Amino acid sequence: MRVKKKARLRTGGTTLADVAREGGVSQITVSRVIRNKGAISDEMRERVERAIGKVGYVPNRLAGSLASAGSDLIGVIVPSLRSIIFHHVLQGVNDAISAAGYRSVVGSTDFREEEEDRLVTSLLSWRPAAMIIASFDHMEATAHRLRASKVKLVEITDTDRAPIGAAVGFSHRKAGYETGKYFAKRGYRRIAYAGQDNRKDAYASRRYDGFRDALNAAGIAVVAECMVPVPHDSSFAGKLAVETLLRDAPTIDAIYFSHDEMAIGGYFHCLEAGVAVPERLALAGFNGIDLGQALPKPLTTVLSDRYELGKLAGQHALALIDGKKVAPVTDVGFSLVKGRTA
Amino acid sequence: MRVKKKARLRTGGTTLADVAREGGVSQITVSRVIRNKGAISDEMRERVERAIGKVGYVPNRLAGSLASAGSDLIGVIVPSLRSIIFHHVLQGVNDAISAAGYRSVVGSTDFREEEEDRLVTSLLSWRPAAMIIASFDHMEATAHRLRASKVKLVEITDTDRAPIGAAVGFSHRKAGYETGKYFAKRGYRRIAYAGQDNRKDAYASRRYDGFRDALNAAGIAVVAECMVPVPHDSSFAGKLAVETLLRDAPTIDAIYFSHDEMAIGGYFHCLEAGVAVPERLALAGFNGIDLGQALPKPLTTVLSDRYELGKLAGQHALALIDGKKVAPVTDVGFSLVKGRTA
DNA sequence: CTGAAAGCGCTAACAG
DNA sequence: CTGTTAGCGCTTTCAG
Repeated sequence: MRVKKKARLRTGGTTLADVAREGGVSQITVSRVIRNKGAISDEMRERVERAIGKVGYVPNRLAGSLASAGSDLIGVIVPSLRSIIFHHVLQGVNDAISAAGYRSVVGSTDFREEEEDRLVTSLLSWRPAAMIIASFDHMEATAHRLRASKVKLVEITDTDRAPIGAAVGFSHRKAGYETGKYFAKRGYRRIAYAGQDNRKDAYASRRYDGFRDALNAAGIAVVAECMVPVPHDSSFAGKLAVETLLRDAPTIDAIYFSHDEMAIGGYFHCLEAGVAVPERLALAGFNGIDLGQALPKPLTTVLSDRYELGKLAGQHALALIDGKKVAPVTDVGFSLVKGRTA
Repeated sequence: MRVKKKARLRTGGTTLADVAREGGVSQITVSRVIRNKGAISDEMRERVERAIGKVGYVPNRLAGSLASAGSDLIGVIVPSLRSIIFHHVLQGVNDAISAAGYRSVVGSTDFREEEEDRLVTSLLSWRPAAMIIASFDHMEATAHRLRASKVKLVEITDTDRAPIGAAVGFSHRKAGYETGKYFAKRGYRRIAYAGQDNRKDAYASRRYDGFRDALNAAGIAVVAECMVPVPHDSSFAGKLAVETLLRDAPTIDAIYFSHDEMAIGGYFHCLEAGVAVPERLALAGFNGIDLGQALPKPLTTVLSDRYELGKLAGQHALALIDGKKVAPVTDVGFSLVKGRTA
C-alpha cells in the first residue's frame, strides 16, 4: 500500500516540472537550457524556451544552489556605507562580478569587530561563492571562522597586515609617511593633526603613525592635535578643528587632516576667517575626493582609487572561484597629489 | 537488492545530521534550537548547543530557505552607488533590516531600465522575502514581472508616480517648484539651469519641470540652459557650467543646478572668478549634502533625508513580510533650505 | 516536549 | 543529444 504523500506548502511559483510538462521534455533538459550547459539540439532549446515563456517560469536559485553545492552570491562586508568612500568600492565590486552573474550580499559593520563577526557568520550561512571583506583587522574568532569555512576570501585592507585570504590595498602608514615627508620638505615646522575619533578608524590612525614617523625622521614633532567627536559631520568637524587649533596653538603653520572632508571643511574656515592658505596655514588631507580637487585651490592629498580597488577585489574573487591563484598581497599603491593648499 | 547510492558532492561543511549525531538527538531538535522555535527543554538545548560548538556547525540557509519556502534575503536595487546619494539609502535599509536578521542583496542599474529588468529577474530567483527598488520608472516587462512574482515590494520613488508596491519618497516636481517659487520671490528674473545629462536621471528632469512651472506661474522664463555631459565629474561640471553660462548669457542673475555637487562646483568657480554670490549671481542646488552646508556661505538647496528614507523603506518591507498593511504612498516630504547663496 | 519521514526544487551522476 | 534517479541539507507535517 502506498503511503499518502504529506502535503507541503509550495513556494507558489511555477517549477521546472511545470515547464517540462508544458514542453513535453524532461526536467533536466529544461535545466540544461536555462543554464546553457551541455549539448542541446536547437529544436529542444526552442521548445523549452517557448514553454518557459508560456508558464512564466522564474528559476529558484535556492534549490539550484543547494543541489550544486554552491551559490552565485558573493558576501561583501564594508565598515560603513555612510562615508564617502566605501560605496565606490562596492560599485567596483558589483561592476566586476555582475557580468559573470554573481550578486553581492552586503553588510556594514560600522567599524565594529563584533558586528563584523556576526556578519561573517550570517553571510557564510548563504554558502557564498566568495567573500570580500574591507576591514583593517579581524577578531580572532572571525579569522578562525573564515579559515575554517574555506571560503574564497579577498580582503581589502592595509597591505602592512598579514591577511587571511588574498589581500588588495595599500599601506596607510606609507601614505601618511609620504605626506609627512612632503610637509617636512616644504619647510613646515609647527605642524598639527586633526582627526575624528581614531579608535574606530584604524586606517586613519595608521596614517597618523606614518605621518609622525616621517616628521620624526626630519626632527620635527607634531605640536598640536585636535580630535573631534564622531557625531559631528566631517566637514563641520574640519571647521571646528581649525578654529580650535588656531586658538589653542596659534603658531602652527600646517595641519594634516585624517581625511579630505575634514580638510575641505578646514579650508572653508580659512576662507571665512581670512586665513591665507597655504602661506599662513598649509592643509592636507587624504582620499583624493573629487570636491577637494574642485576647490579654488586644489587640495593637497593622497589619492587612492577606491573604485578600481573594489573592481580588482571583485576580479580576484572571480579568479579564486575559477580555481586560479592570485597574489597573496596586491599593493595598488596611492599617489601624493600636490595641490595648492600645502 | 539495494541499489547503490549515487555519490554526490557535498558542500564540505558539517550538517545538522552531524550535530544531531554528536549530541545524540534528532535533527529536528537541533533545528528547533537553532531557530529558537517550538518548545525545547533546557537540557536538550544545552546538549545541542554543546554539540554545535564541538563540530563547528554553520547552518545552511540555502537548504533552510528551500525547505521553508522563503529566504531572509531582501533584494535592493538602486540606480547608482557612485553618486553621493544612494549609499545613504542603502545604509538606512541595512540598519532597518539587519537587526531582524535580514540581509540585502544589492544591485545597481546605472539608471538603465533594461539593467533594472535584468536585476529584478535575477534577484527574484533568490526568492527574497521582499524587494526594495529605488527607481523613477520601470519597463512594462519589469512591472509585470514584479506583479506576477507577488513579492513584497517597496518602491523608493517619486510620489507623483503610480507605484506597483508600497511607495516611499517625495515629489521631485514639487521640490523643483518650491525652488522656482523661492527664486521668483527673491526677485531673480534672468534665470538659468545647469544639469548633467537628464535623459538618465528622470528625478532631475522632474525637478526641472517643477522649477519651470513655478517660474512660468510668476511670468518668468528660463533664459539659458547648460547641460554638461555625464563623463565629467559633478563638481567640475558645475564649474564648467557657470563659466559657460556667464560667457554665453552674461546677464543671468541666478542658476538652478540639478544637484548640490554641481552647485558647489559652481560656487567655487564664482570664488575664483570673483563673482559675488548671491549679489551678482544666485545659486541653488538639490539634496542638502553636508559639504554644501559647510561652505563659507551655506548653499540654498532642498534637503531630503535619504538615510531616513532608506530606513523607512526597510521598515515597510519588514511590515509587509509580517503580513501587515502599509500605506500605498508615504510622502516623506523635503525642506527648502534657505542658505546664503540665493 | 521529541522524533520519523517526506519533500522543498533543483542538478550531478550515470545511463542510453 | 536526452532521460532517470538519487540526493543537496533543511523544515514541515504528523505522530507520539
